[in-house]
Amino acid sequence: MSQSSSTAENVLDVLLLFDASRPELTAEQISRLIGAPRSTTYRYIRTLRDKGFLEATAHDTFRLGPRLLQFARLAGRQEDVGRIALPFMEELCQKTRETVLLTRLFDGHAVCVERVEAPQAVRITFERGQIQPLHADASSKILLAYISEKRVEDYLPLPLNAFTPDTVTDLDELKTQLRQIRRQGYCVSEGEVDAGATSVAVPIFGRRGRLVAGLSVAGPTYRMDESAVEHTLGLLRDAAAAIEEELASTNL
Amino acid sequence: MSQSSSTAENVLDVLLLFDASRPELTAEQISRLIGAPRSTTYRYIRTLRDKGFLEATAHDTFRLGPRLLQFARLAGRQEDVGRIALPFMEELCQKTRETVLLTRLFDGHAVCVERVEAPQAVRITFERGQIQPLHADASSKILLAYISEKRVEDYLPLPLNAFTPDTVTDLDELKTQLRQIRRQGYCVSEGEVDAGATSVAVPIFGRRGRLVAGLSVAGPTYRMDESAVEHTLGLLRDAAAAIEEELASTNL
DNA sequence: ATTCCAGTCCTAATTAATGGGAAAAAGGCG
DNA sequence: CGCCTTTTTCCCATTAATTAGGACTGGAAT
Repeated sequence: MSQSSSTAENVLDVLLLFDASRPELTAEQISRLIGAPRSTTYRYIRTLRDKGFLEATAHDTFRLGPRLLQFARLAGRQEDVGRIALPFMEELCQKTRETVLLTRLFDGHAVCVERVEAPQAVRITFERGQIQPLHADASSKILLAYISEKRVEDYLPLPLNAFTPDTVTDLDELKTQLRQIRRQGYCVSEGEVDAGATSVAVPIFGRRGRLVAGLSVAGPTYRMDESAVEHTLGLLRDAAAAIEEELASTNL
Repeated sequence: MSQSSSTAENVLDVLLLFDASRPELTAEQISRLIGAPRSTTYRYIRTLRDKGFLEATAHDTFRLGPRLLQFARLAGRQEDVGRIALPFMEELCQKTRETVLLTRLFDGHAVCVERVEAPQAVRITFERGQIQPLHADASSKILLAYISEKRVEDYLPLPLNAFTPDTVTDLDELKTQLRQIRRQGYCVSEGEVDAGATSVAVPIFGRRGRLVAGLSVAGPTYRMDESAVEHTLGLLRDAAAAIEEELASTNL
C-alpha cells in the first residue's frame, strides 16, 4: 500500500477520481480520496487547473477541464485500428443502417474506440470513450472470449451484475458462451445491457493472432431478425478481414 | 523559463506535447522537448503508461492512451452549458437540418464543447474537442468579439493565418468586424475556414454578462441563402435565450 | 559477431515536495 | 453591514522523494 506515491502518480490519480458517477468533487473529497493533506491537494488542483485539466465549477467543486476534450479527439483517432477501421465502419453503417462500434479492452472494461451511428431515429447510441462491463453485450464478450480462460475472472467484477433479465450472471455459463464464441468466431447478443437491443460482433486480430479490437453492429431487436443478423454477420466478417489485412501491412 | 519545474507539471506537460501534428513521439523527443534527462523521462512515461494516459506503439514511439478516451466523454458532458444546451441544439438541428455547434474559449482557441451533426449527407462535420483558431468562422469570432478589445491580440496567433482567400488576416479589419458583431449581437461568416461553408453564431451569456459560450449553425453555403440565414438566426436567438434562462436558474 | 538503440535499474546528493497551521478571500446569514 | 463559516492560498522548516549520471539488459539490424 503505497500511501505516499510519487507526485506524478498522485496528480494523475486526482484525474482518475472523476467518472460518470462523480463528475464533480470538492477539494475536501479529493483530499480524502487520494489521502493527501489539504494543502498538498490544493497544490495539485492548482497545477491541474493551470494546465486546463481541471476547472472550478460554481459550487466549490471541481470537474474535468476543457483540455481533456482535446485529448479526446487525438487519443482515439490516432489508434492504428481506429484510424484504419473507420472507413470500413462507415461502409458497414451505410449497408446495415445500424450503429457500428469498434471496442477495445482496457482496464477491465470494453472501451468504445470508434463508432458510427445509424442514420435512423431509433438507433443504438454510443460515444467514443464510453465504457461497458465485459460480461454483457456482444461487443464486450467478443473481447473477453479471446483472453485465456484462466484470466477471465481477473477481468470481471464478480459477482456479475445484471442489467436486464437477460444478462448472464453465472460465471460458468458465461465461460461456456465464451468457448462457443471462440468456436464460431462471432457473437450475437440480445438485450443483455439494454432490453430491446441486439448486437453482432466479430474479433479483429493483429500480429501473432493477438486480439486488438472487436467490431460490432448494434440495432433495435425488432429490426434485427434472423436474416438481418445473418446478413450483418457476413458484412462484419468481410470488414474485419479487410481491416486485418490493412493492419498487417501498415503496422508492420 | 522555469528550468526546475515540478514533477506534477512535467508529467502533464508530457501529455501536452501531443497534438494533431505530433500524434506520436519517441522517448528521445519527449526528453528533449520537456528538457529532462532520459532516465527521468522514462520514469514519467512509465507512470503515464501504467495509468493508461500513454501507450506504446509498434515503432518505439508513444501516443496518447485509452484512458483519455474516457475522460473525453465526461469533460464536455459535465459542462453546465453543454449539458443544458444539448436538447436545444438537437431541436435547432431538427429545424435547420444543419450542424449545430457549441464553442467555448480555451487556451487561445475555440473548442467545440458539444455538437449535433446535420442529418444530411453533405454537411459540416465537427467533433467534440475539435479546436479552431479564433480569427476565422462565426463560431470563433463570436467568442473573440466579447473579449475586451485590448486583449484581443493576446489571444491571436499573429500574423493571422489565411485558410481560404476569405479569411480575414488584417488585425484592424478583424477588430472592425468584432465591433460590428457586438453591435448586432450575432455573426455570419462565409468560407473563412472551409470554402463553401457558411456559419451563423450568437453569444450565450452567463451571470454578470460574462460570455460563456458561442452557439452556431453551420452548413454548406449553397443551402445557406439569405433567407435561410435569416431563419436560422431567429432560431439561434430563441435557443440562446432559452439556454441563458436555464443557465441562470441552474447555475445560481 | 558486433553495433546500435530502446528501455530499465541503481545510487548518492540534493532538490523540490510535503504538511501543519496561519491568514486571507469568499460567501452566508442574521 | 458586520460576523461567522468555509474555501483557498500562503508560508517555511523538515525530510522524503526526485533527480540525473551512467551502467546494464535485451532485441533488432547490419
